[in-house]
Amino acid sequence: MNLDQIRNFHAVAVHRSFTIAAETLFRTQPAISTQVRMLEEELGARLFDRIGKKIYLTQAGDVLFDYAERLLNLHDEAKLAVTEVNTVPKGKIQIGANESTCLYVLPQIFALFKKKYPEVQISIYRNFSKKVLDKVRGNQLDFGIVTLPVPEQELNILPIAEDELRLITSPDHPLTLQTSPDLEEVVSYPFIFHTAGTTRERLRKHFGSRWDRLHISMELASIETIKKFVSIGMGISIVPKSYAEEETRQGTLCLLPLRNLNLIRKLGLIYRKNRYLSRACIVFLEVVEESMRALATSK
Amino acid sequence: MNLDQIRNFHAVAVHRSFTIAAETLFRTQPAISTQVRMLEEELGARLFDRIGKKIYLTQAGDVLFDYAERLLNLHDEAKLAVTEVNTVPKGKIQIGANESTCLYVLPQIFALFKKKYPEVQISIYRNFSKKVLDKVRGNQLDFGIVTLPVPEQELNILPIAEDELRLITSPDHPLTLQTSPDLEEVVSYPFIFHTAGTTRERLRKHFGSRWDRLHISMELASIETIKKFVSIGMGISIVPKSYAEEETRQGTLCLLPLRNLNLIRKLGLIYRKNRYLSRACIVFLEVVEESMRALATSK
DNA sequence: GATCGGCATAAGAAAAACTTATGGTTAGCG
DNA sequence: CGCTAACCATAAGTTTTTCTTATGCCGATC
Repeated sequence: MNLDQIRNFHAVAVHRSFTIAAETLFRTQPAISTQVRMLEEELGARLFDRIGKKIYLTQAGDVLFDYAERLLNLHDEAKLAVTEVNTVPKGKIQIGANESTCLYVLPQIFALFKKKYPEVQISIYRNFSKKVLDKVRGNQLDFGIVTLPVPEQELNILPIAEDELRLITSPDHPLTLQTSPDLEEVVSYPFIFHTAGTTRERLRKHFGSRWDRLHISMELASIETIKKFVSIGMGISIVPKSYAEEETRQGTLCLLPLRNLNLIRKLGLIYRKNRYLSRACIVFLEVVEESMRALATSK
Repeated sequence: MNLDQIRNFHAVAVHRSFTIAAETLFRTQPAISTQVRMLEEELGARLFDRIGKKIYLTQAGDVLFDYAERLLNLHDEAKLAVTEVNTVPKGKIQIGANESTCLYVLPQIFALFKKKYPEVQISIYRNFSKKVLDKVRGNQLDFGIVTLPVPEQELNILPIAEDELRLITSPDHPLTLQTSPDLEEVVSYPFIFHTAGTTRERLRKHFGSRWDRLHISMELASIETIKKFVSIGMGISIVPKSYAEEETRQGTLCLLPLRNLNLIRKLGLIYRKNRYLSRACIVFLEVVEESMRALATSK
């Protein structure tokens, strides 16, 4: 009993005729006869009374008729629903990103995206780049935004932002007297660092032997708190430039380039290769690229 | 997209493996692969992400999965429902009968039937034998109970009762002085007749030329009213014996055999030949035969 | 880096379903 | 009352579909 047989049966029942049913289904009459007979044999019940020229549904046929309509409708609905998945973007996109990205990068992109595709739900997984990377690899996330570089295997990488790392201090800090302090000078002041993360690891490498002389007064888990403590003079820190622009304008923080440190932090959007992209995912990529172009021209 | 493909897809989704799905469906793995691919092509959407060894449902696959479950369940239910129609008798039986049969024959049969098969609904169409016959021929009734004989073409006929036609009078009627009045004597008294029907036609033939001399004082549509009017002396009538036995016992009517009239009214159960009989219909026939045997032995 | 497990693909075989041809039955009509 | 047309069932043969077997490819695992 497959859908085709059910469709045949249904047509015969509706038209009360094998011949007409055959026409509507673009088959010959024997094809319909045989299929209906096979259905009857399988179910062990006659479905039609063939009395002379007239055809009547038996009790069993009557029961099946209702089910046939339900099955055919459900089938149509299923087909429609599945094909619609990839035409009108909807559903859910799962994106992983670290905290600072969530705060400074994603909002603009999401605003644009939501405006264009309000039916798509965005779910954000916030964690360090490394965790995000794992989840993208494990297919638990559709996209990840991580600090580059990243091992390329099995991943598509789309650079989306780069930011110079700069020193932040309180407005009245001694270092603000210089326009571009030296690494050597900097290490003598108490530092506030992120507890973990890619950027911290990179800085450690750049500081080299100076790292051991570094006085880390605090370790905090969030950029926002770091900035707060820096602004009240508890220490200095190094963060991506754009993360502190607002505060610099307001005068609560000071942003200084470091003379012999030219670290650029690059952010990239990553997603698995060979992965089937839903329409929602495809349009998300389009929006990301679009907002990058917008940013490039505005600069 | 037929049910088989949906079943394949569902199995793969459940086991997250083409190979295991193939085993559970007693197919080989390539068979499953091809079917799923064809489904994907038909729907224009990938259903699975094949990443390395792991398999994930895409968004479209996820949508289809729900529908697949509903479709498969509905299909199972349909199969069950149809096959059950003919195992546990239920549904409706439509029976046509004339008024007197409804009153004197059917109740006993129905009581027995309902006791055995409470799930079967009985619907009664009450009308003259001729109308009943037409409806049985036209397949609008499952069974008919009519006065025999009946043209046999296309019909199965099962005699179920026979009854002698007798004269009924009021208890104080002059005819009651005789044990078996003659037709000649009878015609001189006012008659009450049924408005129409097979029995009336047969009587007309038997009365022959006497019919014209007959004084019909009333024509009534129902046996019950006829009996009432006979009992209060408004006229005499001729009815099947068993229809007046109760009143005779109570002394409200007198039942007299007619000397030169030996009319037997036979009742028969009829149903179309070549007609598919539902289980309900089959067991109804059984019950009728059973109750006939019971009646035969009790006599 | 060799091997195993698992999916895709190709080719050939088996099964299913369709078409054409035909026969039987019924309803309609002269 | 017989003829004809309409309609369904069945048979035979062909086409289409869907299996299976064989094999290749790729990623995971040791």
